[in-house]
Amino acid sequence: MSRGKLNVREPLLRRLPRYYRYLNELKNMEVKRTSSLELGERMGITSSQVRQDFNCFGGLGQQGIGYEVNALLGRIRKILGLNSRYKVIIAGVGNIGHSLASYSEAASEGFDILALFDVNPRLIGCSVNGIMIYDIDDMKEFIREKGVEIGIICVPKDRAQATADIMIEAGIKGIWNFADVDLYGPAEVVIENACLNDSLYTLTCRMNILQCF
Amino acid sequence: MSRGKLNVREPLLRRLPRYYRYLNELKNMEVKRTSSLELGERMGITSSQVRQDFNCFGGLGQQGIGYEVNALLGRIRKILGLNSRYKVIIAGVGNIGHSLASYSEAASEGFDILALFDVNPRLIGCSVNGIMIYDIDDMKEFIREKGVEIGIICVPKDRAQATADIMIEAGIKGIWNFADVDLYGPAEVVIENACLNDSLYTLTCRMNILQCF
DNA sequence: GTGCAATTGTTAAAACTTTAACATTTGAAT
DNA sequence: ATTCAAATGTTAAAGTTTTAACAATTGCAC
Repeated sequence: MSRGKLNVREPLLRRLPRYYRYLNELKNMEVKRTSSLELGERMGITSSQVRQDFNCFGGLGQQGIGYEVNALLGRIRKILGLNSRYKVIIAGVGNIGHSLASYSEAASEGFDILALFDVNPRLIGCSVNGIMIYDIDDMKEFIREKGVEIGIICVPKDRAQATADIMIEAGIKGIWNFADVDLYGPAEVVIENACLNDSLYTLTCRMNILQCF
Repeated sequence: MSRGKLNVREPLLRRLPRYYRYLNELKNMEVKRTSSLELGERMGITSSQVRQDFNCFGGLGQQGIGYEVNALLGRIRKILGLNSRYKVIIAGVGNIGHSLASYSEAASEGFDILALFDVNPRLIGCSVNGIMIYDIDDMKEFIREKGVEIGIICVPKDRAQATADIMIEAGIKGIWNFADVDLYGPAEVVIENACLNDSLYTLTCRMNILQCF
């Protein structure tokens, strides 16, 4: 039964992974059932918001009772797309690329990092965490052949858009970008800019404002 | 002349680092002057929003002319708190902690990473990128003595809040958290949760929704 | 089995954010 | 000198998001 395009707006989209985390926490505490009030209090949001949010997906709870942790978790897991496995590659084996490749929990969460790519001839042929590093010139073909879905961009910012363009041409579905620029692509390719500097500057900005600008 | 607390709301706060980036780009292209229209087009927002945003800081442009790139950049730099230097430490020398310590651009941007801390006896005494790793039990005293302002949390999630609490007790001003949990503290301590998983799940969620849920 | 407390789904109001509109200012062309 | 085009600052409208309110539903106590 195929329904229309889900209307998940930006603020809700940012809350969804948090719901997922807090529900996992409850699950680990072996809590079977929760309420919009409890969940909201834990997360620092109103119960109204929790109910409103869950209603976007069409009533995940039961009136008078609350929400079943497991069922809700499963539902949100699915909405987040975490029921599928993803074929992933990383472009750029600098600090951050290396670090993401070493993050071995990734696979257990459904993200299979198939290969790393770099321009540096000294790196090509080596491996990180058991994952081979290939010449970035071979990336396009690799994506096509293996049907890679997610590309992680960890190249220097002046190479980032070009790298993204290659991924897009090769038919990638999503790009997770760690370079210090915004990347652009066609609407059917999802791009998430995870610019770490922006996050840090947000911190200093708030520190600065607190000291009564 | 001390003014009242600047009213920078969340959406603007998230745009500020982007303005900073795009203005730096213009500066590097040796563009001397820009307009809300040009800047907005580059950033994919309306000129109205650009003007509205800058007006929060009291008119950074000149009517009929536009905005001087250098002056505007300097002003935003200051608002972001990037005119100060910051004493920084990193707790947890795993993948991400290691990677952030190796990011040598940090120092040139005003962030001096003074020390790393970990529980692992094998790591204590080693150094990364010239920065020593100390026993995490010594962290509190270190923060107090050196007047550390920013703490970066890269410890496992089940240790994250405890680590934050120690930092807060020691008088830290801001916490940049990479652990997979939200951290909480008193209002006067700024906490920025840079949960990478959340960002990734946002990506998969959008990929999932595009495929007509 | 009735009433009560708990809790959702849903509707309405309030708050916030973005966009549009326009008066005002500036510099350049004639 | 006047006019015009290009811009900002600012006010108002539109749109979005959050919060509040409440009817409907459930389970439990009596």
